[in-house]
Amino acid sequence: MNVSAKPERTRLSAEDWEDAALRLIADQGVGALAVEALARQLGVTKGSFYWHFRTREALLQAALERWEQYGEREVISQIEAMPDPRARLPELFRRVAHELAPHRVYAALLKALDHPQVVPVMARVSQRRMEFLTNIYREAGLPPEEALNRARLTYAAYVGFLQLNFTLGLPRISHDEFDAYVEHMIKTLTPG
Amino acid sequence: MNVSAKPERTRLSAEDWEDAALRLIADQGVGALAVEALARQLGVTKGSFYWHFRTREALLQAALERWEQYGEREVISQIEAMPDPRARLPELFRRVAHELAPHRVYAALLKALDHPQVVPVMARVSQRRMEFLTNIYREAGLPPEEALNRARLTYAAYVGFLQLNFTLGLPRISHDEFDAYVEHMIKTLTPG
DNA sequence: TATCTACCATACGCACGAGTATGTAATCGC
DNA sequence: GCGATTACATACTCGTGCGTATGGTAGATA
Repeated sequence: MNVSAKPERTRLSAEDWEDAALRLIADQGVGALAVEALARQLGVTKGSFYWHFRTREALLQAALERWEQYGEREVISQIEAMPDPRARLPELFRRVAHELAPHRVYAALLKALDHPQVVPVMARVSQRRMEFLTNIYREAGLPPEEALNRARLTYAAYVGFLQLNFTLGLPRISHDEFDAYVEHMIKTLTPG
Repeated sequence: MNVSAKPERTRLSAEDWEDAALRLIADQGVGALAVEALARQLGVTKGSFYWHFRTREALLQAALERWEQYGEREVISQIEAMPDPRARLPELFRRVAHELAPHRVYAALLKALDHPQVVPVMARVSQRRMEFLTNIYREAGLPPEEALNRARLTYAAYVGFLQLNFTLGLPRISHDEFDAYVEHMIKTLTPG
């Protein structure tokens, strides 16, 4: 990912456009993704865009696939590297709870599931994450059937939390209250 | 709500437009709500629409408020009428799990949270439901703080489930598997 | 240094959906 | 049964955002 801001005045690549698109999506949602708006934000005009992409749809597709590939590899590998399986779940919970930034794109895509292009991407990403969760629960000692259901429940709670908090700003919750909520989640959803 | 289909050829009221709008939202999402499309579906033209409503925005607003008021009063009152507080939660879970139709509008609005008009409505509805859930948990014996957190968790799981299943079609789950999942939810989230 | 190509600007066309202007048929109060 | 109001049709305007056509410029290449 290109971390640089706007004041850079070199020439742009397709990846620059995709990154900018993802930033705009995270900030204002998929509906705000318009080529002229993006071009203004990058300090160029449409002429540039249509050299790199055939259509707006193509940009969205490329940006989504880039996001999907870039993924969350670090988190998964770091969690799986932990020696004690029982310790993985609390660590995972606390981690996603306190690193909300990486989830902003996912949250933005969640509230844009009426756009047909995002549905398959979200389906794949969510599926992979749920399989990862299922494995963790099995390694923590749950029988296969129960591990699967618990993973479904946990991931649904994650998705719902993003919607209720990020988007609806609900409930109005303080920092301490939030920590208490996370601990409650761990106590309720973690076996043993 | 007017249950009648299209072949009726009487004159329309504002409520008819609102009901049709809600049906269209449930079927194709908020983004598909266009006045000419709605008019076609009702067998009339735009001229009719702009007699009943000043703008498209006004129709959406009216439809949302209508949905909010119409609400889920029956479910809440029926549950609260149950004598044994401990029996309410399992009953509530099984009920919402097997009556998915009334949740279609809610699910459609969930994937349209990038439309500014739906956010406050969804915030109010979700807030009220969570307060209802919190009460149930308290009456089931949980201390206030824990009841609140458990309600947050449960409602987040509900919201996430709608997104993952209705919209993403994920996970591909059979009828029996689904029943098992519901029972797992009850066992995990119900105190005692 | 000539030119070639990648990158971008400018100026259009075009479709689509919201909203307006105005005429007309049906229905109600009396 | 007659004017007034309600409900709708028809035919426009207009803004917005996508895509296209075409010409320009800076850096690489030879």
